[in-house]
Amino acid sequence: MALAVDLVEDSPYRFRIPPRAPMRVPGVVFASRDLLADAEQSLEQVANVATLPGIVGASYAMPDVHWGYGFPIGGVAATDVAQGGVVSPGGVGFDISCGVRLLAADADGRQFQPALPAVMDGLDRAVPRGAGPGGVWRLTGPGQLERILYGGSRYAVEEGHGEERDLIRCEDGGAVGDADAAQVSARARERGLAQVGSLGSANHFLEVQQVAEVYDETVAAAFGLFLGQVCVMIHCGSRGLGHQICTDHVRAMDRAMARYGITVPDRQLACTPVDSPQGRDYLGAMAAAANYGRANRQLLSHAARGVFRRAAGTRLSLVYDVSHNLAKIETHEVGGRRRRLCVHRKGATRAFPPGHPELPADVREFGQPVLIPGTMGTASYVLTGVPGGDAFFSTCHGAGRVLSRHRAARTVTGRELRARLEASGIAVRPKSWRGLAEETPEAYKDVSAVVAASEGAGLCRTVARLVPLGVVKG
DNA sequence: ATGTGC
Repeated sequence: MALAVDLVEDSPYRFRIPPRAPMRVPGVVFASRDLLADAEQSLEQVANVATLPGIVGASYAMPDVHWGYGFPIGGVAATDVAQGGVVSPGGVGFDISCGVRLLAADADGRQFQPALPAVMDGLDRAVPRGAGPGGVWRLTGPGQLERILYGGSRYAVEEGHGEERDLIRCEDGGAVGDADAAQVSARARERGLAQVGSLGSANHFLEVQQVAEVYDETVAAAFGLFLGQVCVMIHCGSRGLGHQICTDHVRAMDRAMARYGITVPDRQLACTPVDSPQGRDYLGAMAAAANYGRANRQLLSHAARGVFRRAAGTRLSLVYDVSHNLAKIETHEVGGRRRRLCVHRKGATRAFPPGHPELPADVREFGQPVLIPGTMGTASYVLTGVPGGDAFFSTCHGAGRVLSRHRAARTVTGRELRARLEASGIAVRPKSWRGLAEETPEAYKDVSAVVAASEGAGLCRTVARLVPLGVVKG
């Protein structure tokens, strides 16, 4: 049953949904009026999330909010573990640990341009993508998958697929420590086995980009970025493995929920207390998928490095790797007290402020790098976290879809879109024409407006804008 | 997002 939603503008870029039973906290939506056009369904989802047991602060929505499974995409919700706070797989999403990695080349666009076609052809061959099986790693046995589930990109680097800096500049040092592979079903393992080091499809991509604008030179330099520089951005997740884990644990929680006296306004919000067998099982499986997602991005980085070295004589250094679909146990101050919270970020990026102890030492004083993938014809952004801590140090994650895949594919054919992009100087290596058409830039909100609203709401600060030179897609 | 459906 959906709740009717009132929206009160508290300040520019900040709207509030007053709590009405059974909401336990208000909804807080960071956006402009323009960005909220047609957002009614997702605002109902923000209100639904506010009913969850143990939720603290507010049910938050980022400026790229749109409708999702149970929780809106662009949603942030934290629950107090000691107060019966719940964890919900719908608050993470099907693509557990979907995230973005940015690598910076030791070359600028002018030097690099002659090598671009050969690099794109090399990436076309080296990057497994599209639906179904295929990955850069052919696993030697189930033991190796187990090591990925525990070791994440740390394991990939140990096996020679990366360098030490890759771990320093990756969220959680390349692996989360609380994975429990025993909670990853046989079916999830089977799906994951043949997809290690693959991009997937839909909005996932690998792009060669160029830094088109720098808004803060000091912070950009600390992150390893300069104007004109060539970069590689990778956006992908945990493929069929994460999807199956979500499916399995939603079912388990749906069955167990009544035992804890929990009722939710939407069955897709299935949840149990963090401190329950089902809650712990899900968080263990989710952490294993998080590690799989990092290993996935690490292996694709290594494949891209090989191509850049051979075709352009260029090195790639990791700027940062951050997930935007994850729940984390974090300590935050709420109502004057430090509390242990389960922070769900679904289509929302963690954005730790300057000085946060979990940040790598060489960027700590500048805040956490936040990576925002845009759409093919437009731009992507690098942001940084700011002091303040609203929404538990979180910000937006991307442009946000406005046209359905079906409607998008009716506006343009894949071949037309490639011709248009190539004419504007962007090389395109699609696997599927249909998949390319579904990702036409018109299908998305203006990523610049999303970033401006996020900064205007005090969630982050803009560091650099990147534009695509070449796109590799499923 | 996804062996694009339960």
